[in-house]
Amino acid sequence: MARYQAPRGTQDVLPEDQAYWQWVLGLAREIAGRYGFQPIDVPVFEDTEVFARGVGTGTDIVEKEMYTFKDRGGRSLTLRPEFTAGIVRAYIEHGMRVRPQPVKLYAIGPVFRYEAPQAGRYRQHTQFSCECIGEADALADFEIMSIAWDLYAALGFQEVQFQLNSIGCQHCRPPYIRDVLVPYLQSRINELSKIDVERLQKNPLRVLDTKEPESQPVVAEAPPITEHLCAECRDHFAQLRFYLDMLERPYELNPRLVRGLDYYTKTVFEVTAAGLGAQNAVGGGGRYDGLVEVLGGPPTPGVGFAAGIERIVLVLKAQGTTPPPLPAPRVYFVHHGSPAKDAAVALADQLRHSGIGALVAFGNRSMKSQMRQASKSSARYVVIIGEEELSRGEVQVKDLQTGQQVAVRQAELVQWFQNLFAQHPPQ
RNA sequence: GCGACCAUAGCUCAAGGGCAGAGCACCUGGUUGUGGCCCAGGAGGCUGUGGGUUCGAGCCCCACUGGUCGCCCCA
Repeated sequence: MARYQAPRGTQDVLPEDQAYWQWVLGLAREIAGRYGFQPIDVPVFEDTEVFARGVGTGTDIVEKEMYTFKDRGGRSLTLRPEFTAGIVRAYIEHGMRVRPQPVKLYAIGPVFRYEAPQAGRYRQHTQFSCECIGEADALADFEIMSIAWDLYAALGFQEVQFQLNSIGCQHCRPPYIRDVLVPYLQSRINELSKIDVERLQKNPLRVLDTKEPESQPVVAEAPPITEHLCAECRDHFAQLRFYLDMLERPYELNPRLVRGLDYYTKTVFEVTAAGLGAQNAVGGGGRYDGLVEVLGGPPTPGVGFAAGIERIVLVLKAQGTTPPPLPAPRVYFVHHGSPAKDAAVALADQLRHSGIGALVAFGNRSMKSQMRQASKSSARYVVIIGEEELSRGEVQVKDLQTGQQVAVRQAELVQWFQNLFAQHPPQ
């Protein structure tokens, strides 16, 4: 048993899994780029206040999931539990409101939440996060959702489901909660589970997406917020749905979808996929028109979404989807005798500097041993050099797949492989 | 934070309270300089950690740590 292990809830992504990651991240960058989103990197930790205020003090994240620590200067810092707050902080700090609006940004990197690990849930996971800041148009909401859509489609996801809701704004949500939802829930409080009675006190909206079986009948008949939106929110929601319908992006209206972050306004959505177990969300997001102001900027609308890369990879594996292989050397040098080894080293050097990956057998093991290594490597072609080849200025090139072997002039080897690979690109 | 199950070689798993093993993977060899299949050999373990019961514990008991899966919540 290894003495040291990766900390609880963290994991190593081993070379054999990297093809999945490179594929997903490459597609994410490419798709975000098509919508005009630019990459940004923000610190892995921020002033604790950025998240406490930005994510919201009533949220699970802030209440019990943050990795908070004091540095040697006594500052309270927190490992980012999500990207949005940090990106908005950067938007404000760098005066991005003077840039052409909206500012479209995306980030990829680790985020941290102190939770009990579970299938698809880790203390460190990787998010792809897109933020469109400075635009109130429902078209921005559509573009954000569309990026998510395009990504999952490009990955060949079979059973994706978009759940959509609008939770109103600071004008229509409080009256709804105060005058409609709470009175209704109070009227049937004896039918609610214990947890939901508590929730009713702390955060009534969250009762709506409860999974408590006993509370279901009450929640199912609850007056949906979407029927109590103000005119602006109603129009915005209708406009977003118009775009989704026009471009045939299937989604399901879920009047009980409420997300756990305080900053959401109007649009909220969550994407789920099959093959994940209990934690089946592969992405989610929404509009956050109040967030920039909360973090000290001018009133500025914004909308964004985040996808969890680990969960995406889990779905790909559950579906049996294999990513395109990573490039790997296709040539392996086998040698016999010290001068031949030197020649192999020099020839491999030439190949590599011509853009062709090459491996050279280490040590001076038997050719059988070297050949075994070659066949276990990524290489399909073995270049064999011994005394005979050396004296003739040649090498033998063996195709491991067909078993065929031909002599090639050493001086022509680079050109020979270039021709071969031009006709037979990898995979 | 709560609950359930689990922990033996790199991986997948055996071992009725009495000598810790197999398959796969890894390394070496099977006569002159050629892989896969096959054969032989090798290496690899304080049985997660610490206590307890017992003449004797991988096995029974307790605690801890970690893993897995749920609850909560989320990506």
